[in-house]
Amino acid sequence: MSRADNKRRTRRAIAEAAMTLFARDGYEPTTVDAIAESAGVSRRTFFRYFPSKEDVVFPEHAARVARISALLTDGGSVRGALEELGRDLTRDKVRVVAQQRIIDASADLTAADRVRDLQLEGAVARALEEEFGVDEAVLRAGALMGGIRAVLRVWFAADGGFDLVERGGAVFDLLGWPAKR
Amino acid sequence: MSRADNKRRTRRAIAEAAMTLFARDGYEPTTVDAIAESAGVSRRTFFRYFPSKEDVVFPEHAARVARISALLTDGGSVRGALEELGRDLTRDKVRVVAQQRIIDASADLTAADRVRDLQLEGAVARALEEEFGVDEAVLRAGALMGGIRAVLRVWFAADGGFDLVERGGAVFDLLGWPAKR
DNA sequence: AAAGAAGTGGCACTCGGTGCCGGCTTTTGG
DNA sequence: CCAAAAGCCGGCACCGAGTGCCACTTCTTT
Repeated sequence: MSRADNKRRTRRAIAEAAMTLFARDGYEPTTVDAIAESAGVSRRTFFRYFPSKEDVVFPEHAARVARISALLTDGGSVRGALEELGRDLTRDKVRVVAQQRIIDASADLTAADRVRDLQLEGAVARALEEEFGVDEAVLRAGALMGGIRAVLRVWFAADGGFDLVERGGAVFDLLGWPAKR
Repeated sequence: MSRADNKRRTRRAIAEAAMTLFARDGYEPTTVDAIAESAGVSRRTFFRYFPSKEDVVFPEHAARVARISALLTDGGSVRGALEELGRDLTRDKVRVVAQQRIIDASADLTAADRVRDLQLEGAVARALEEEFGVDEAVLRAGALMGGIRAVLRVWFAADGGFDLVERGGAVFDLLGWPAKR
């Protein structure tokens, strides 16, 4: 059995064990010891695969944010990038909604989640700098992402029961956002 | 010496020792043991005065948010309440900016800060429900507070070097917000 | 097949946070 | 004014997250 294969399997085993336990018992009550034991590895090894307990929950999420940020940095339109994010989330709807339920049940995870999307807001702001100047770009990015976050909260609460991209469009409309920007 | 006086003094001693050490060494590197020792109390007593290390940083902040939330719940206008918040922050500028510098240097504190102002966003959303219905109220509250947060970030970065209330007005303008609402 | 790299487990430690108990001081009321 | 009650404090022992270190095994490379 190749080393790389083994690592992939171990990683998946840990992540799945964790998500199962989180879903059953909640995030805080589930200890790293319990996850490690359930995945058949040592506590120490758990931390070799995931730098922290929080990171078990967010791996794809973090990758998604990074990808969209990169789109923006490479000169993609803000609206286009965020619509791409919406499609991305819609594709993965079931997993994403399940994860979000776990996140919402934990203050720690909620906090970590917000820190993560501040990155995205920063990328949006930088993308708008040229058109609006630094100060107004920051302000517009804040308002835009504030609205987007609100839409996401509603979407999660509704178990993804409506078209995310379309409803996200309402935020752009609210801000008088042209289609091309 | 009265018991109540003593408690007030101890509380202040802890808070001041903490802020001094935070400013000098940063938040995470400063241990609760160090704060307690510097304030002349035991570690256990520290936790009797502040439920967590984070709570040393936010006491007035939390009170402020609660006050503004109450204003909104009692039917005050959204714009009026947020302008009041702006004046409040301006009054306390020096302290507030110093605190924010500590918060920004710590991921944990940034996270905790955001959780706190989610409360405020919730209060704003409820205040807008009557006019817009639940869904759009959430969305508008999100965009508004996102913009406000962005303005605050800029204001902190500029050491409070411009008129916060006036600049906050730009967010309302961006959203086509009438003065009375 | 031997040398070397990589993965793993275990130990011991730090730090934030909590329950509990025992001792000291302030307050209260007879 | 003095004793009992109430409140405050320190200390101890514990938990869970996270980290550095070392020894052992297992896969890889030559």
